[in-house]
Amino acid sequence: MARSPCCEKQHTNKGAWSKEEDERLIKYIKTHGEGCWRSLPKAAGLARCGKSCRLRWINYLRPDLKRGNFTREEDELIIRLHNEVGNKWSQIAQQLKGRTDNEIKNYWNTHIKRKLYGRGVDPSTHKPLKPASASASAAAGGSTSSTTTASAIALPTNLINKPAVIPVVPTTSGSSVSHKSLNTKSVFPVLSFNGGLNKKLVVTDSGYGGLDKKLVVTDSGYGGVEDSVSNSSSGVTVEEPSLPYPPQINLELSLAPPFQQPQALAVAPQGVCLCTQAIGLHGNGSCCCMNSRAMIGVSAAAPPSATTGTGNDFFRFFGAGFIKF
DNA sequence: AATAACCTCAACCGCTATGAG
DNA sequence: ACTCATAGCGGTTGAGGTTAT
Repeated sequence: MARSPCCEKQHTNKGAWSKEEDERLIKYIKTHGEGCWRSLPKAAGLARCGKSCRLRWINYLRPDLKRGNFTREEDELIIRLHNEVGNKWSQIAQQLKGRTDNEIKNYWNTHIKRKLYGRGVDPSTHKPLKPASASASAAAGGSTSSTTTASAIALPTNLINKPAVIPVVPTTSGSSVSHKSLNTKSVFPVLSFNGGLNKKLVVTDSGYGGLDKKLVVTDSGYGGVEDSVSNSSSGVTVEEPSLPYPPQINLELSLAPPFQQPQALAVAPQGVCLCTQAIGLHGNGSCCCMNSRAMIGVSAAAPPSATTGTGNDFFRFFGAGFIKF
C-alpha cells in the first residue's frame, strides 16, 4: 500500500528557511511547545511540512544547541561512542549535550573519518587498517610490473602545507593526459586523463625538485590500473608508511575495506557509474554521471569522506585514489 | 579576476518504529 | 490483529562558500 504523504506537499516551501519562517516557528513553539508536528505548520502559519518544521527546530532553532566547533574531548567521545553503537547518531547525540544527531553525523563524515584514516584506523570497524593485500594484484590479472607495488604514498609532514607539484608525464601509450597537477597542499590532489582506465599509475624519481617524484600514466598491459612507487634516492623522501592508508589502487575493483566489493565488474569501463554507495550501477541500472572522464588521484595527506562531489561531479575513493566518471 | 575544484552542512527523502483507534 | 498516522532515524543531496589554479 502506498503511504500517504506526511503532509500536503503541493503548497509547501522547500529549501532553506527564511528568517521570517524561523521566527514564526520559534514564536509558535515558545508559546505552544513542541506538539503535533503535522498540525503545527498550519497553526503557525507556515507553508512547510511538519517534518521540515521538526527538523528545523531540532537541528537548528532549539535554544539549547551548542553550535560552534567540536572540542577534542567531543571528538574522542564521538569516536568512542561510535565504536560502541555504530551509526546510531541519535544515541551518540544523547551523550553530547547541545549537539544534534545530524550535526554529529555530518561531523563524522567530514572530519572524524579522515582523522581516523590518518591514524590508520578503519572508521567502520575501529580496527587498524589492513595492509593492501597481495590478492589485489593477483586479482588484477597477474601484473608483472617491475616497480614496487606501494601500499601507500605518504607525504612528509613538512610538505603537507606547502604547494608541491608532481609532474604528470604522458608516455608512449599515447593517452591523452589533460592533467591537473598533483598539489600536495590539496588534501585530495587529483589527476584526470582521458585515456580510459587501461593505464598504470607509477610514481618514480622525477629528477625534479619539490616532491622529487613523478607520476606516470602508462598502459597497464592488463586492462586495469595499478599504482607503484619507487624509493627516492635523493631530495625529499617519500615514505612508504607502515600504516596502510591509502590502500592500494586497484581498478580491478577489488577494494580494500571499508568499501564493498563491487559486483560483476571485472574492470570498470568508462561510463559505468561508481558513485553509489554500493559501488556499481545504480539500482535502476541508469547512471547520473554525465561524462566518461576518468579521474584518478593520489591522496596526499588524508582520505576523503566516503562520498564527495556535487552535482555531476562524482568521484569516489578507490584504494589510493579516486575514480571519477 | 575568472574559473574550476573542493568542502561543509542544512535540508530532504525514504524507511522503520510506535502508538492510537 | 490490523490499519493508519505520526515521530524519529540514518543516508543522501546539493546550494553556497572557500580554496586552488
